[in-house]
Amino acid sequence: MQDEQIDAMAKLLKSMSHPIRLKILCLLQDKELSVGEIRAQVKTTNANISQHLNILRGQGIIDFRKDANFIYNRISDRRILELIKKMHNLFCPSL
Amino acid sequence: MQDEQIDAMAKLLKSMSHPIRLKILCLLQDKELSVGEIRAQVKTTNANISQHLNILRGQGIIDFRKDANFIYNRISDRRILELIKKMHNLFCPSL
DNA sequence: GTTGTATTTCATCTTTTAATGTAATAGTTG
DNA sequence: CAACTATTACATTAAAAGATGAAATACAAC
Repeated sequence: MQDEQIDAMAKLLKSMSHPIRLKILCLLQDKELSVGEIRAQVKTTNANISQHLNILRGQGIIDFRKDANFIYNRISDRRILELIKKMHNLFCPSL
Repeated sequence: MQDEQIDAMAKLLKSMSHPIRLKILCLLQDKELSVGEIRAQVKTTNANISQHLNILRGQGIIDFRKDANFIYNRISDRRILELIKKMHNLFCPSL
């Protein structure tokens, strides 16, 4: 890996390496969820969720669609799904 | 994944998500290296390298052996090797 | 248009992380 | 033991990330 790729990869990992964001990604593994549905599972404020979602969006990890006044989020990069799956296999093989 | 596992995983990812630390891990993929050898490839100070190594050690990602006044570092967790390999495949398939 | 719900933006504060320089430690060689 | 090399520890500073609360936006329903 060249330095530029390492930097990009580090940035990607960093965006995944916050407990709230990692949890959001896990929740979004198999379905899309609105902000409110996410907040119900992640114990923090709406504003905080929103900020974390923005980080994931900025990184291109997730995107969203609007429906009425709900915003449904989903993982937009298949590689992230694979990476999460791999981490799961490696570090939580029993589940 | 339960919350505790998510927290642990996030912590692990965080320790890998700094460009210098990720580069160190890449360098250590196939061989052990002394602090000086690492510093030669990562452009920063000795003290800084040392601090980053400490973070990786604290996380149990790498360990080291002493020989004379050199300290040789290596990746001690096979799962980290696999994870790096997977990231490589997913995000830099051309290399 | 007013009310209500969902989400975001903004500003601020706090906490954490990273970098830097210097001093200290450990080991080697003469 | 003096001089030297490699590495770490410590203290300080600088920078970035995270949380919080209040205000703003967007849409829907009445």
